[in-house]
Amino acid sequence: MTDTPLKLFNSLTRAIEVFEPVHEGEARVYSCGPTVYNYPHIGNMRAYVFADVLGRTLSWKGYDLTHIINITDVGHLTDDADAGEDKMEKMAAEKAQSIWDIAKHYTEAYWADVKALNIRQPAKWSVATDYIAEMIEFAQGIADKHCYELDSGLYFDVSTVGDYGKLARAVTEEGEGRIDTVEGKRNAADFAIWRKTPAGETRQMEWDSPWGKGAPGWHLECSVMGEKLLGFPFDIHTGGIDHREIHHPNEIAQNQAFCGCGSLDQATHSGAKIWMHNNFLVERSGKMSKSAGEFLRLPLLVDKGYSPLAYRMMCLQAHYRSELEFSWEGLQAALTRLKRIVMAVERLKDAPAGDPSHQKLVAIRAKFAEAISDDLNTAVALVALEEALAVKKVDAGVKRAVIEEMDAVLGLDLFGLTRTDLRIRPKDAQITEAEIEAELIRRKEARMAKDFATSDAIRESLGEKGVEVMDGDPLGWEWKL
RNA sequence: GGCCCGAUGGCGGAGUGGUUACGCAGAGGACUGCAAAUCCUUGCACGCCGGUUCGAUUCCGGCUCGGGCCUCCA
Repeated sequence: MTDTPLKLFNSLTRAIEVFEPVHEGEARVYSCGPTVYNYPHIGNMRAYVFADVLGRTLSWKGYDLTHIINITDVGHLTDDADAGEDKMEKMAAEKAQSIWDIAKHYTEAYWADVKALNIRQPAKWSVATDYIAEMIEFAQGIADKHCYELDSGLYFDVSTVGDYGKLARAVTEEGEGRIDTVEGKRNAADFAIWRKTPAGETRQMEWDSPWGKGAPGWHLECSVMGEKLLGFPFDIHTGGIDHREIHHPNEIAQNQAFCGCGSLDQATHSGAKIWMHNNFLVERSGKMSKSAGEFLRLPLLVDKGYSPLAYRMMCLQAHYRSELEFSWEGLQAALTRLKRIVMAVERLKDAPAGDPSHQKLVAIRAKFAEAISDDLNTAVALVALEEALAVKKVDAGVKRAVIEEMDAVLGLDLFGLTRTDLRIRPKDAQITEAEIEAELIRRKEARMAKDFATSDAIRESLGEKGVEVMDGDPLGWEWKL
């Protein structure tokens, strides 16, 4: 089942490539994580569902996976790449809280979402501020050949490395000049390696460095943590598609400088062999936004009654490189699909796992393996899973083994989830569950007595309160969405 | 202004040079006192105009529309 070679789309070459590990039998993956200055919205979480499926796939293929996800708690600016406020500092000022408390609070909110989505824990969550000394060391190593100092900080000269911007496929040398550039920069695309704290100011987060008190530029942390924790070159670097244009090209430039490679003739000179980017979750009303309207956070979906795994299902139904449209109808469709799968899986739970290599399932398992191996085509893999569930006249234990194998990759927690877990639980319900149960007992008595007028009246009255009575379902009743 | 991407049935969303995606919704059936839930069956598509080809939803060009990035962003 796992013999099919794993093919992945490399953004750097814009081509599908066969995955060949740098270190025999190992897979080392670095994923750009969140900046913890605010809650993650569901669009943000798509990136981690994607990285999780990638990691699960590598494990399923038998590689010993080392996955790193970073937590950015310093260094991102609000506006201009070099002169704006620090996002973290800004939020701290608004909330009148310590910047460290802000980071802790939002990191924990992010981790809660990670857990709810059944995203596996990485080998390490690397926190940017734990690597300041290493960042300074890294910067010192490349400063002479590749950097120059201005009043505002230490800048990277992008003309000192070959193929700058190859990943972005866009040389941003010209542009319209819509952004005020920092005076003295040699190239428009030059970026800060170290941002000096302006004279007379004090920041909550600042460190001493050879270039004065200040904070690291926002690209530095990923180069440093990737190198320290995984070693150059490592196998795969992931991130949202937005990183493909600025953050990752800059990270690559730093990595080239670090390893002394002039050009990107070999992908390994970029620090990672393969660069992968997930596309956005979009909303037809506009872009997924943290400022406008309803802030689509995972807990909001839960409050409306949706299981977080329904969101994961929604992500899995689309290819990670395609934009995915978010809508409540779409989420409901995913929930219904997941519910039907879970109900079918519940019928397999009592059977001890059998041998998955049953001939009736060979073709379906091959279909699954090919789909996943084809640049993580989870949409088709999901169909294979449903087909496996629908196969007739096969021992439940065999099916169980096959489904477990598939779910190890998809991560829907099919054997942990129950029909009850997927019960819609709206926060704004008009009636308590105990009251519903009491009404249902009354209705049952009426039905026993063949008093259908009463029993139907009870059903109708519950219906008005948003409760659907389902006699043939193990749940007995359900909230209506 | 520059760079890039997309356009598939009611909605979401795969994929392919010449038979099917699939899911949700809809329709029909089974079950049910009746419903619902569940199960079975099923209708519905490939933006527009050219070109290449025996044949194009799939390849090429143009057009229209939509989106992204160029400033922090998954």
